[in-house]
Amino acid sequence: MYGIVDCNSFYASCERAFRPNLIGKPIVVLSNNDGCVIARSKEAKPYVKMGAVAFKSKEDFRKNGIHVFSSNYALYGDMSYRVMTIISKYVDDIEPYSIDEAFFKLENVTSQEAELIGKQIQKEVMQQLGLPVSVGIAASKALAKLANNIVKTYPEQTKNVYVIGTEEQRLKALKWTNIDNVWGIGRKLTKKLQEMNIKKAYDFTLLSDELVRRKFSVVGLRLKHDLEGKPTIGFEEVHDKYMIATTRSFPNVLSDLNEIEERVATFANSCAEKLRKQKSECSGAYVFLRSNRFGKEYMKIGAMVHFGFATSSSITITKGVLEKLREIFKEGYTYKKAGVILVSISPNNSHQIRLFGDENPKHQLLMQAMDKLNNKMGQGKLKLANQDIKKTWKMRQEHLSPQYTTKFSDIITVNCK
DNA sequence: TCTGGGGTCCTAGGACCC
DNA sequence: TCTGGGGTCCTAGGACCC
Repeated sequence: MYGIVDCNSFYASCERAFRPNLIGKPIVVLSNNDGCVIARSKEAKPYVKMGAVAFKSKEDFRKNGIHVFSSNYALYGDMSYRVMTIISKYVDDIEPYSIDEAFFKLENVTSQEAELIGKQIQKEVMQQLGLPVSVGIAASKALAKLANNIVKTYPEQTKNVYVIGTEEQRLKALKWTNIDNVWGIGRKLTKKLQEMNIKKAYDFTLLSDELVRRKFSVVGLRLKHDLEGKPTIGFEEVHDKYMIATTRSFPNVLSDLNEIEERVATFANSCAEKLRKQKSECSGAYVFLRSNRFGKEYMKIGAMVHFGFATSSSITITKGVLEKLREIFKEGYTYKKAGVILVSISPNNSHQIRLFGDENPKHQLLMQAMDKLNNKMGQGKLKLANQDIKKTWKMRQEHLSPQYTTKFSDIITVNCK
């Protein structure tokens, strides 16, 4: 059987885990730069929409006594790791799917046994980490997601765990689920399906394979089979990333090439660090600039860089990306966002040697030394000179909580009287 | 003043090979 | 007048997920 564990209002729950005085209170967590709402506790949902723009919602927050947090990825990442570790103890295989979700596999179990395992996971995550989770279990991943939706809708009745164990339960669940709530059916497909008078997940499974294949490609067909209880959407091995990106909006717009170069150099360097961390190399990168998405004249420019060989050197990557940036840069515009995306990624242990012009082998040693120092002394201690060493760019983070679990100076103090 | 970031998979079409 | 068949690789764009 396949299952999925999904943390409820994950970011908000992480904040609350260390602030028990906020139990039962409405909480929202904001995106980078305190831009918009990206997580809401159950109590906040009636008052704040997902994606609400923070600066326009200040009054709503105040009126409804909502506690606001800037996003604290150090905390969420560490809590996520702890959740995954607990799940791994109970299951035969685990596939972390996102920061707050993981699929798992159970071999040779009855639905009763599966339900019991689900309950144990739920209980231990709550006990150890103070995070509420919902568990859905069924014969396929798409059905497990469906079971998970049922839990989220009826947390009391299901006691946070639901198993679709019988054919009867499967049909009931499919008839209950609106088509737009099916995993893999987004806005566009919902519209297309509704025009075909498909309203429930069940209706979708009644279509013929040929029709689904023709109109929705193999992706749709796989989904259909999964919903029929024939597991078709595979269990993914954990693999290296095929794409690594660092992209940011600027707190204010920039128009000066020098300033933008500094930002882009920093993004390229950050990408290269992530690349080395997963022991990979890349042979290309994409660099882009965008004006304000909400402005009058929205414009974006971008281009691909080819390094000519696979590399993980911050120096090579940054240099290539900056050269391309200067090529495509257009004077006279104001830019709001920039980014670097590494592509053509391959493992560094299968490095293809070039007949002509491979990278200077000294780079590798230099990068190793740089990573080692930064790991020990703190991120960004050692930088490339094209990154600004005086000015430290700061995101707007007016409501940031401490790094309770990853920073010695932020560990909470408990007073025992 | 202020509007997020990071991923995956698939398809179509062009350029090229023999 | 007529113009084959079987491939690969790459890119751009679209859809989806969290």
